Amino acid sequence: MLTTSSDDLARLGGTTSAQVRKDLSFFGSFGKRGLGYSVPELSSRLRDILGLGKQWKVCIIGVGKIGAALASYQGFAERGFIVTGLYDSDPEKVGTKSGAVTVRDTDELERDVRSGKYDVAILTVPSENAQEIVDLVVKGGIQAILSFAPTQLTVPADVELRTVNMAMELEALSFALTNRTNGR
Amino acid sequence: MLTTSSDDLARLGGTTSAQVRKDLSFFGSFGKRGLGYSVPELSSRLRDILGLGKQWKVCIIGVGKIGAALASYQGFAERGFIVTGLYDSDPEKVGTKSGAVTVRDTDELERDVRSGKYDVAILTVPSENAQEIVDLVVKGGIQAILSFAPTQLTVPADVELRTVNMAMELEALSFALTNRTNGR
DNA sequence: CCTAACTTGTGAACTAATTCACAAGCTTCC
DNA sequence: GGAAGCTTGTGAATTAGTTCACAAGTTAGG
Repeated sequence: MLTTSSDDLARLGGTTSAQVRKDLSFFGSFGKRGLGYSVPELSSRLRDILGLGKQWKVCIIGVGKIGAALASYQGFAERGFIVTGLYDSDPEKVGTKSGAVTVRDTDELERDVRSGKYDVAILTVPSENAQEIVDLVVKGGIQAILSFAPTQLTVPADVELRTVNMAMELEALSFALTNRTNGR
Repeated sequence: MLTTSSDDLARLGGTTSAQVRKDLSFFGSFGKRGLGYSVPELSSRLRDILGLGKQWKVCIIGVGKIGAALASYQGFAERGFIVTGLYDSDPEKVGTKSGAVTVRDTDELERDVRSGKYDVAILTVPSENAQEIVDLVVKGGIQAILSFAPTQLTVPADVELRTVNMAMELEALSFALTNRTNGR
């Protein structure tokens, strides 16, 4: 039978075997002592835990460079995130197509969210406009937001917000480069 | 005099005032009791600490959708990251221009890094090729790597590696959506 | 069946991070 | 100049997270 051990997983994930076991044990105990974890079972259990079998309706708000790149990103579909809407406030962009999806006007966004078209909103708008868009989709009843705007956003507790902050990564790199002990 | 308090900063940053003070105190004590922090001084000190006044020579490796979007990202220059090189292994792309920068062949990468052309490498290649490119630029003597490949990478301790992992963000979102207590 | 070799799951020990709470210092105002 | 009102900086207390270490369970081989 195909199995793997917490030690294998730790090496792959860049962590320790104790960490792997503690983390997994949070969701139950699906390993076998002396043997390890059944790969198919572990895989299936993790899929269930992460909800990767489900499908989520997603809109991307802001069809700039990053928004456009994301619109064709395969990783979304692979994880059940189906991009069914694109929005932009620029009249030049409204009506154009990206893949099979037509760009709609941001004016229609709140109504569309309210009508249940989307579970998740992906934000690729300038920082200045980010909070107002957030308020809009929250008002419409969105469940989760993934933001790429490098700014602190506020949402009610029942809305899941995650931020990918490139600017912060760059500043962390800059800090590390500036303060490295060895001069290489 | 224009000042701000740890309490203000905490509210802006979504944290607590004690946290702000502890963090800042790590680098010295540049606030005034009873008054707070001088905004210009704090700003300048943070710029110094983060090394935002310095300049870093950067190459982007992998000119796909994300790589191309990043090539024209303003945030790099704002933080002193000057993109002076683009690389791709696809002969179709080699020789084309993105902005003022011409795409070069990945074959030339190690040599170019070795010659001191770059301090930082930004990786936007498929996961399968990520580690081999990492090994290449490390061999050439790169100082830091920012990777967008959703895979665990290994570098020597003296190379700074940061990873932006979109796939992980999506899985975290999926998990949160699946396991949310309130059904909305 | 028994021993040797593994590996999990998990309390206990330890380490790291956050929060508390307050003395000390600065400013303002009377 | 003295009292009142702020706010920092930081030890101490608390909370969170990681690692240790080992009993208990499993497999393999004689």
